[in-house]
Amino acid sequence: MNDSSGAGPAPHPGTATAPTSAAVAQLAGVSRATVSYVLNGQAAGRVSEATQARVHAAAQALGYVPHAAARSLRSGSSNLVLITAPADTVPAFGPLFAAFVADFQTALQGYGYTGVLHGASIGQAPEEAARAWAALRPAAVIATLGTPLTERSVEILKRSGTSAVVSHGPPPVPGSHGIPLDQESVGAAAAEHLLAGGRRSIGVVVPQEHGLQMFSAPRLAGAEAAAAGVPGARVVPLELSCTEESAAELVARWPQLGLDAVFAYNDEYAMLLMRALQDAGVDIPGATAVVGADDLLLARLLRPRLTSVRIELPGAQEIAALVDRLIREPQTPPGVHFKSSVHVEARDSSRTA
Amino acid sequence: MNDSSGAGPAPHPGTATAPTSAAVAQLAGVSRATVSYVLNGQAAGRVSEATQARVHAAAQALGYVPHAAARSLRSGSSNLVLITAPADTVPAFGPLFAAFVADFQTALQGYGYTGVLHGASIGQAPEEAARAWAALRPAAVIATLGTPLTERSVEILKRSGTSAVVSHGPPPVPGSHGIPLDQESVGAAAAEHLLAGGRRSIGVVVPQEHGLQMFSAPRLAGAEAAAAGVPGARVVPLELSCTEESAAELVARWPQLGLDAVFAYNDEYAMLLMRALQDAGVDIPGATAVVGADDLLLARLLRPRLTSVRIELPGAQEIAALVDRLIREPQTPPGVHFKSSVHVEARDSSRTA
DNA sequence: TTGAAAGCGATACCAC
DNA sequence: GTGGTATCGCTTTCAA
Repeated sequence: MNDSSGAGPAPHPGTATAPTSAAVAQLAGVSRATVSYVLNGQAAGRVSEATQARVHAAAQALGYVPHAAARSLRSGSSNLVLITAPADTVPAFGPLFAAFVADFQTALQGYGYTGVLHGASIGQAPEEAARAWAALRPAAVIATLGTPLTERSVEILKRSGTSAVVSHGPPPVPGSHGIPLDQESVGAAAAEHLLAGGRRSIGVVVPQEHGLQMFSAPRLAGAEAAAAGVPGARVVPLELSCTEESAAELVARWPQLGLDAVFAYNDEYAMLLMRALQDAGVDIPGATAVVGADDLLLARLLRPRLTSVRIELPGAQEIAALVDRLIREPQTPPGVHFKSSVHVEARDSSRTA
Repeated sequence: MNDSSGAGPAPHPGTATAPTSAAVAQLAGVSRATVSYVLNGQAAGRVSEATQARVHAAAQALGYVPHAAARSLRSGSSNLVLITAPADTVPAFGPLFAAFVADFQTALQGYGYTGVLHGASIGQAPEEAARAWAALRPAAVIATLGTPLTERSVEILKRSGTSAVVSHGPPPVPGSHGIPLDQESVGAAAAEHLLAGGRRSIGVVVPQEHGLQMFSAPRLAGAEAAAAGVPGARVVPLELSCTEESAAELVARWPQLGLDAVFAYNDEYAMLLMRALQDAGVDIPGATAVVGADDLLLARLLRPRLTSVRIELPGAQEIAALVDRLIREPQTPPGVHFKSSVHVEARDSSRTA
């Protein structure tokens, strides 16, 4: 039972006996308090240099790793930052999101936080997911990609001590902070570009992939709003799945749709649609102009080169800085932070005749 | 100080006072022990139905969420499963990896674990990263995408109680379990396919992107091994970055390379290279056959359609089942699990004349 | 300069 | 059927 009564370290490396600060203290011949001071840099002027060296040596020898749970239990706050995303939509997002997560985690680490990505499982109620997050007592939760987030979710998190809840994308739920992704502007920019080129019948691709509605709907709305200001302009929603069959089906109806332009949601859908259109003999951009979004390398590799709407997102560094501020000053009133701006990278696929 | 002395819940929702099991007990008029039994389903035959109902009601009213850190401190084991990946390479991986993570997290949840993705920051020493993971006392660590993992890292994790360390991709470090991704086979399959088509001078793209060497090296080695068995066959490594400039530079040297085939690492590099080759007037597959890998939708959208090597990976479900077994039976001797198989999806880009 | 000891929140043994 | 209570590993105040 008393496995900590023996002074020796585990004889067989690999034995699952996590060394505690008590073990370090014993090996160094000091008290646990001293170990804590030394290992947390609070030893200045309290513990002698010689003792500090002994403690460090003992910790090293034992391979001591502090127990994050115990630490945060005692200190009352964790350094965990949860980045949440609806599990089913993560794969549908491209390298942009992956890069964001990677950069964000790195930036958070610079502030002393541990950022982890926690996918909300399919079919899980928002509140259920919120409880799972709250159980970890994170310092902050960043809900990306339209993570289902209700007012009740935010309350659960806040009540369990999460100081910052930031939603990245959809309009912020009351009580949470928001970082807009400005989907309307993307649709609007695409439509405006096409309208400026003289196009009047604009199809807007609405991906049928689960979880993308949260992004496609505002993009469509933005395009519709832009078209509303131009006499004779119309916008037609086009349902499309990410398969060749779906694209072929859509293109089969192309003549009767009477479109002279299409905003294809993003570069990947644009590629899919362009291929189907070209296979059907539709001239791009002559008969139909095509615009994508995200401005991936892909866009420049297509022929004709793909016009693409690029979103200038707030960088991971800036969001990390915001999160740090929100954690240290929890009184900061919830609101919307940053502005994102959009640029249209005009290329051949939407060239005016 | 005594914030738990009052029986009433926090008057202002949003006040950061996490309700504890003591608060639930007080509201329900029972002891903390009873609360624990009821909320963990250990109440069968111990606590009356009426009491259970009162406890549940109280927990509901307070929005009580158990403190995972306290629980795992007491129980000695957490239900956390860490999925690690080198932060700088995550964006370079496509939807396949994102889908794996999403599925894996969902599968883990089915076993009662909380799976989170934890990117190892750039420039962090393997042991430093291992200590950060160990601090969380995870039940298991899945090191994906060639996460730097040393024997010492594994020891750190094992000593701090992690029962399973699984490396997903590179050959397993002693003490850890391995799930092969079989990169050699991918390169070998591509080369064999090209050799069977009569090609003899095979270029193999080696991406210069940081972190991809761990995958490109064995793919190259596999191709070289396959070529070694065929008289007159040769393999030429081709360094390439994921930019148009780099591709143009490579293609400028194409004539003097004298290649009649190229294995382009994956579909995305293949697209980049094919575009550059076509722009330079190189006939595909006439002059040069091209083979990609991953068999993305992309491959079918290119013209000529891209031949692609598809890897049948062990599914997220199966790996989750393995992890669960390893956690419950930590004595399972480390070894290599599953086999991956490769298929060549032959299309126009490598058609024999 | 160092150590003893009180708790953070949850669990489970053992007594009532 | 229920309730005290010791305990997990760590931090930090206070005393020596």
